[in-house]
Amino acid sequence: MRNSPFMPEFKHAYSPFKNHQHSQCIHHALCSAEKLCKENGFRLTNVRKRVLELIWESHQALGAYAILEQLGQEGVKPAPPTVYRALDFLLDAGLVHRINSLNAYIGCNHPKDHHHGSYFLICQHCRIVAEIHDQAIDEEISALAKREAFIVCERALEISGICQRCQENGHAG
Amino acid sequence: MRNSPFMPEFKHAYSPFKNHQHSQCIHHALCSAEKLCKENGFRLTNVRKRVLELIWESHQALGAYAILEQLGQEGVKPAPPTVYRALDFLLDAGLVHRINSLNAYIGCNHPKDHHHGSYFLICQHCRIVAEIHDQAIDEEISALAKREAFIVCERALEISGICQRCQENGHAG
DNA sequence: ATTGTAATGTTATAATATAACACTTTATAA
DNA sequence: TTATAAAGTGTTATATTATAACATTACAAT
Ligand SMILES: [Zn+2]
Ligand SMILES: [Zn+2]
Ligand SMILES: [Zn+2]
Ligand SMILES: [Zn+2]
Repeated sequence: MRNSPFMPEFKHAYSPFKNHQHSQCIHHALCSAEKLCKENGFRLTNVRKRVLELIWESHQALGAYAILEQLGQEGVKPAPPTVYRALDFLLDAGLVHRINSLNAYIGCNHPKDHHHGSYFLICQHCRIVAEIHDQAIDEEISALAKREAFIVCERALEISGICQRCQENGHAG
Repeated sequence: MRNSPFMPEFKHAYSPFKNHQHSQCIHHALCSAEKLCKENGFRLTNVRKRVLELIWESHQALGAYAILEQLGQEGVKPAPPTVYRALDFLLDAGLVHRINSLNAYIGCNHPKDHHHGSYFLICQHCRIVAEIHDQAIDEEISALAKREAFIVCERALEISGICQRCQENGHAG
């Protein structure tokens, strides 16, 4: 599916640092979110869906209070708990990730198979966050945990630096 | 030095999950901090040293306001900026690390060679944090970054789970 | 002693997140 | 269909983490 010839637009959907059809990308994200919720009996209510849309509007991590501002500009501005509850739902459903080093949230590009960790490349200049899946790192982490007799529940790898596009635009390190 | 027969107590100083002579461990940490500061012309003032000592009193990550409380119990309680400035100094000097997923701080067990990343095993039960150095993970991260043409500035890998001792005490996941 | 710099004290406030309780909507099932 | 329970949302207040701004003090180097 991911590499299906019927969906060539999504070829780079998982590499936001490269050019991609973002309207397609966000549409795809929202559709698969709806699908996932329907399949699992999760209720993707209006607030939750709107928060997810706002998060997907760019590939930059979005803070809870930025989301609040956005919601405020399209009607009545809700109180913080509204946004945090929506975020909690989306996190639980695996539809968004929290970037701890930024106190901010990013859409998940694989809202299904959370078998192992996902890792993040964070551009310090343009603030775009790319979610990466890397089996080699998965395995090294597992090996490390095994050596230490440590049972792994969560992995959070946040790699900060400069993305290719920003390097090309002269923002190298 | 690290494996010197004259200091067998430090054999496990870098694995707080295993039993170790913690009085030796903390003493060693403070001594090498003093040494590092002297060598580099950093000023390890009273506040800074006391904050570092408090952080090293356990291998659990300590929050800034917990540090404030402790300082308050041994004299006049300072205001937050005092602690945050001490923490900034210690972070810059490489003497402590910030654990993003906990908003808390932990002593660095190798305050010198920050050539590559350090990674953290965080026990969700006892809250002890172990700093790990793993060349294989370093290399996989470098390989990943190279594939994505990403210039790495900082790496933060925080692995949460259950440590061996807590497993043995029946707190397994 | 003088002077510039680094460190600390102090007050106020920003930014992020949650507790507690009332109310409304939705689902379920007599 | 209406009663009922559960889930979701609104609202107010507050907790937690962190920083801005400016005054004062300690220190180092002339
Ligand atoms: Zn996109
Ligand atoms: Zn960039
Ligand atoms: Zn110790
Ligand atoms: Zn433990």
